[in-house]
Amino acid sequence: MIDSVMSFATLGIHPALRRTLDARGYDEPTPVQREVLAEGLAGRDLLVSSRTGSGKTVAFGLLLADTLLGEAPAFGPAGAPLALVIAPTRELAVQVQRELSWLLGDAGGRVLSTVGGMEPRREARALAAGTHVVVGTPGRLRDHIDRKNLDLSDVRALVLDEADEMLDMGFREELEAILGAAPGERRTMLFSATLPRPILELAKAYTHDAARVAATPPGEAHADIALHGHVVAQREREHALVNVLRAQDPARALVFCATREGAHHMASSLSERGFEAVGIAGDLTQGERTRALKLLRDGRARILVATDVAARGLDLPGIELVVHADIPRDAQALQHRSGRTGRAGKKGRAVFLATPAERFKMERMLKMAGAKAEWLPVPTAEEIRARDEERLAADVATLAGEASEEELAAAKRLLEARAPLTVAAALLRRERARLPAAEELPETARVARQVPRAESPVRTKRSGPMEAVWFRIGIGREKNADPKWMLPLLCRRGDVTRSEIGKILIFPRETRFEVAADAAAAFEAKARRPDPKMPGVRIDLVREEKARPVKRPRP
DNA sequence: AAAAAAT
Repeated sequence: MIDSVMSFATLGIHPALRRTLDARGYDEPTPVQREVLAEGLAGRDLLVSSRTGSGKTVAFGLLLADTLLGEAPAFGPAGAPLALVIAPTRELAVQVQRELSWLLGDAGGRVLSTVGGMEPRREARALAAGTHVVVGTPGRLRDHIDRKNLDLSDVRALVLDEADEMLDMGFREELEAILGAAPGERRTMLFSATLPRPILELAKAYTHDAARVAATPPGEAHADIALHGHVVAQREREHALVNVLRAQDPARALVFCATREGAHHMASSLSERGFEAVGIAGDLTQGERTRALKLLRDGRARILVATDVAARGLDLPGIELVVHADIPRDAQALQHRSGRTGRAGKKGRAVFLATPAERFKMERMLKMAGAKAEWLPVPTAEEIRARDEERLAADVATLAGEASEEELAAAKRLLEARAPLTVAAALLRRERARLPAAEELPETARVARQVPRAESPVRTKRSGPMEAVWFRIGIGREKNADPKWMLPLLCRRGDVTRSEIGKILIFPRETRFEVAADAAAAFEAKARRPDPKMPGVRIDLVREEKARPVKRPRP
């Protein structure tokens, strides 16, 4: 009974797709796949969140089939695309294209990708030959539209993969240009593991009467990922990473750095120490980027050191460990980066390295992500050497019985020339040289012992409804300032707490928000000051005429 | 404060 309820067969999936899924060994839909196909949602715009590695691509692939095929037995002749999928990185777009291609291929569906770094003319030829679905990155998609290689007038379904990232300021302009080229009458579907509240608000501008699907219960986003934190001294971050990698000894690992330069530096440094590591970041050529992923996928590299270019969506099989060598920039990045492991029901581990100053920021992010982490000391060189020795002793025990006549004879000759202790010590040294050396961490040991400072004093929260003043704010978009970031920034600069900010409305080009009336005057004066850290940024803050009482959000 | 995305 349960089986029939859970199977793809009862979800009303097209027979051709059901056969395809069956052949691929997909016998049960994941929760997100089941939920988006619920009857009440047919034809609706959707805002879908579901944990990393939970099968979102197949979920929207099924939705696309549903929307485009209807009752038809198969896809008709390929022409201008009927559906468009937009993703934030090239590698992800290519991965999604591959996955949709196998999913829709048996039903006659054609899926093309258009991404930066590929030959534009080849893509243009493919588009001219016709397709049913296009998957692309914003810049290249817009390029094809401008050059009339891509006609979106037949588009009936649109998917924003990693939707919160796509609605980020950095993509906004291109996204709007692309959406403007597609008919308003269409089904729009937003997918991500993370859909923070401001993004859900913003999404209203891009959807019509969208239904919200939250497929992962809060607190279960990291259910399959064991999280550990280490407090490290800033100058020993690299050494701490070495010890973590040596202690955990993952078959495959992903290491995240905050900057491109940092990622390249760390990758070459790890390689020099004898780790099989490669780096990937946005400043590499597309060929180099593809090659780095390939090295990891086919096992010639065991460690991929990356910027957040690899944080989202990529399905890299067999990643046992994710290390946040630099802490993520927000709770969303924490979830996406960690989510490169522990996929499709498998278990994974994630570790972050934080300086004492970063520790609190990290704890805030963990709380926001609904994740729990245990703080542990970084594995010491001594512990790693002890473990190496144990493993060597175990190897010696197993190998001893397997020695051949010839090997025994060679051993005898070695022992005739030198004392047994000297021989064993020399061989031990050689054995150790095969592995990257563990590092001493004197400063880390010192800072980890220090009593943590208290977080900046929290102002007492007031309760009950407040008198509030509305403000409207816009920031020159050429500065890439995101409304998501503006409020925390203004809180800091305007010296108000979050509890003094009431309702927040985010629109594509401006953000409106309320500030408690008694804090408003001081806020206005302080928030307008030019910021030496942000030279040239024009903060366009307007006080609205009407103040009105609002309910204060529950703490 | 920072990464990505067009040539």
